[in-house]
Amino acid sequence: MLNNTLQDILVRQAKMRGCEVCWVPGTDHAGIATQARVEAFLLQTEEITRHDLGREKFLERVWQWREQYGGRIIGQLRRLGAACDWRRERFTLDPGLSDAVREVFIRLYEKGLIYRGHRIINWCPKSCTALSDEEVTHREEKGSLWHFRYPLSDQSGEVTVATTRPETMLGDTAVAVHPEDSRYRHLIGKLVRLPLADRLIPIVGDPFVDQSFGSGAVKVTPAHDPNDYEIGRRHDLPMLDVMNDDGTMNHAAGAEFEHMDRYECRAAVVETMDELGLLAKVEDHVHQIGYSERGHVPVEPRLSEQWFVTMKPLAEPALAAVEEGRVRFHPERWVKTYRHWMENIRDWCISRQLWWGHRIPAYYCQSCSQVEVARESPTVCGKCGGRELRQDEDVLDTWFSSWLWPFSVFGWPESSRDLEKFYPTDALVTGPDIIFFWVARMIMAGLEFMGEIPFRDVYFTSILRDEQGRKLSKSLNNSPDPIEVIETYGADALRFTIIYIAPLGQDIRYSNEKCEIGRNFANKIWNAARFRLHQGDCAADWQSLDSLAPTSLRPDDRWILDRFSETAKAVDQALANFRFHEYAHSIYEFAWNEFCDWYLESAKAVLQSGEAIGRAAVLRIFDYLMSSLLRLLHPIMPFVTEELYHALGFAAEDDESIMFAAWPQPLSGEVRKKLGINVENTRMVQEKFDLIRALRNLKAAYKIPVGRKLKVVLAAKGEAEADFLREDPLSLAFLLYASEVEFVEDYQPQGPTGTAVANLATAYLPLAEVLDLEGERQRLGRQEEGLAEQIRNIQKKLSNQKFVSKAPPEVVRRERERLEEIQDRRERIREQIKALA
RNA sequence: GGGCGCAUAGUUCAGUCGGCUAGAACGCUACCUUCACACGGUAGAGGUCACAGGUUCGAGUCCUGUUGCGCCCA
Repeated sequence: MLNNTLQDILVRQAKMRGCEVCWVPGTDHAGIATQARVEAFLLQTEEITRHDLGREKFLERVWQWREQYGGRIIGQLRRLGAACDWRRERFTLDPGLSDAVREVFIRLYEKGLIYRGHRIINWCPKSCTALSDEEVTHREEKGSLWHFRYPLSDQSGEVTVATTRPETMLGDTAVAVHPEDSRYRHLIGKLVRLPLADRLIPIVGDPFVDQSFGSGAVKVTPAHDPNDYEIGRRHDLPMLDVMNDDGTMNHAAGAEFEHMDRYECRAAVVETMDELGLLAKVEDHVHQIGYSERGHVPVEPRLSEQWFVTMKPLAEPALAAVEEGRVRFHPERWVKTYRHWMENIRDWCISRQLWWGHRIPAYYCQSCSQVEVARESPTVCGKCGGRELRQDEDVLDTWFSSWLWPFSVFGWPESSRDLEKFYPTDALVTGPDIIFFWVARMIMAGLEFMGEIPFRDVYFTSILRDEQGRKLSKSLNNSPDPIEVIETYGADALRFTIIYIAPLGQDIRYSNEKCEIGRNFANKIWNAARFRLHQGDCAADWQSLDSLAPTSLRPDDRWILDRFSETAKAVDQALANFRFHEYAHSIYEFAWNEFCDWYLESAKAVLQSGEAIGRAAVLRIFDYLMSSLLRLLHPIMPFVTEELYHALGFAAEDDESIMFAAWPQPLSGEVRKKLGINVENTRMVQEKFDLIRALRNLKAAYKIPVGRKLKVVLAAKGEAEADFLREDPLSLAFLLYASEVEFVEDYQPQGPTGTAVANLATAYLPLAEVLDLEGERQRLGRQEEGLAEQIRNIQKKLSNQKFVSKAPPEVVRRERERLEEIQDRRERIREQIKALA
């Protein structure tokens, strides 16, 4: 959901900026996972296996499954409001995409980059298929290290070997020691009698052996361990496979162990060895176990005939594209992960012993074992003329179709206008957990088959975790159902919340309750719009401020226009740099804390006054801002903004969508100048708000209900401040909740009076009945102490010669100004304290 | 073993180029059913920025090291 919301934000913003946008929705066929689910379903409901049905019938059932459940992800996308090109929906097993897969297989085969080989691969005994290295996840586990005694065949002694997988000893074809190990050197070339199997196997010397690990001698099982396989090749050892596809032991393991599960066999081997007195010792041992990502069982390294892609030639240009910045990663640090993988890349095992997927376009001649790789099923063997050819039973890794996505969805290998127009694409948004599976491979495929990068920018999303920080996963059952969340909180709330809480490149802790953030925000916007609706029809010239008379603007109007302009700027920058949470925070801050909390309240004063000219100007500005706010918000909250855009009368026609309304721009320098919008005004208004807050605080300190209207007396700091405050007495009185505001130059309190000292002015609140003199003295005393400490800090800085000479003049000046302001405020507080004495 | 990242309020997290009197949301306290909104308003409390050094006029921010946690790769 996070991923899709991010994409939708990019898409909707681009549309509003007038770009032609194409977002192809789609899904992959998830080979292992889907097949496994259907198999489990069949077993549960009909107690049959896929073999009972046969390949064709089984595939029919998977397609039925796909019809039924394949739409779920797309359905969620729609509920979320994603602005996809729905007519372009693609699926990796669509005919066109399957053509692309076949074409790519053949091209790579003809280029010599795809080969069939006998290698150690990762075998998943649950799904009964080979896996790529990437589909194995390592987990640290407590296990044991068993030390076994292997007797020398000449009965002159024994060799102790250590292993974490005792069951594999049944497939041992050698014992290896380091050639320079003085403990064992003399044994090289001798034979040991392998217990249980009763076979003679040689002791070989190989520098790979780590003398310090275990006993320094290792058992060698070339068919069940990648390192042993290498040793086996170097010493020309037999490769003895002792397991079946499902992880049980086979005939080669010996009659005693055949049919046992590998773990059952492990226990049996240990027990028997112990009985024979050949178990030297058992140590606790912590080691990494490779698990099948889908099957959730330990993988078995196993010698097997599989298809591979030679990756090095593909990786080199793909690495360069990222290193040279032709493809940019956000956040950039993922480049390091990418580089490390690319530099250590290994061949990709692409064949899967499944039925659900793209069948490998390789055909074997039944008479001469010739392999034909072809687009169409060949009828005649090219070598011997034999007419009986059988297609490879296996299918390809799902990622072997996904890596073609950026161009296969546009019809490649056929050329098309779409392909020309939309390739290369602009942005990919995805999770960092599939950087190798998908991102890296798409870059390789793009460069190899299109001769161009597939996308310019890659944004890696945060990884969602639950409140305990655990990754969301199906097995933990801690993934919230998006539809349920949308029904409870609304799609806009979910979208906004998830972006609001997702920091750049960090994981996020999600819980459904957090959606209250987005829900409350949507509610706030909704109510601001409701307020506006009570004020009558939409202003005539809401779209532009060009013809607005500068004299009709109050300082608060200029202030909010400046804040809006800055927000529009910040939003643009945030989105241009893929800083999505900054986008959400900027707009939230503007809408809630500036527009609703201050501007709307300030506008009320004018709107309630019933003064026609003032009302018209305020409504026009209000509508300008409200419509702009809705548009800025639209990419993240499409539903509520669309609704309100129409309700408020901003859409000229019923079928005109806000999605195509113009993206708001910051105010131009010209307009700012004409309307008197500048930093000085903005600063003054903000100081006015400080003054208002100080007065409200005073009321709160005396437990006077804010709503209770009292007379307020203001003594401005100077002439300019007084003029400024007098410019808009209406909203000033309103925001102060004052019955009357009296301006004075100097105020001699008559009777008990509360005092609020701010930069712009000192506010006096005559408190005939409530004032506690001592309490007021103490309150002001505490404030004075706070200011005094600030003054000490600044003075310390300013009296430091080095600071004054080395810090930028701008910074020094600011410190001096601040010092003056604070000193002035302290002075006025002191006077009050004196007056109260 | 190698790499990447994180450590800031009770909790979850922002903090860009070193200028900070360290912010937000949730939670907490007091007051308020005021005419857009209690999914709300007003005001407030709350911090040894993990630790130890260093660079600098100035460090949450940069450098080195330590501790703890997470992820990736072997």
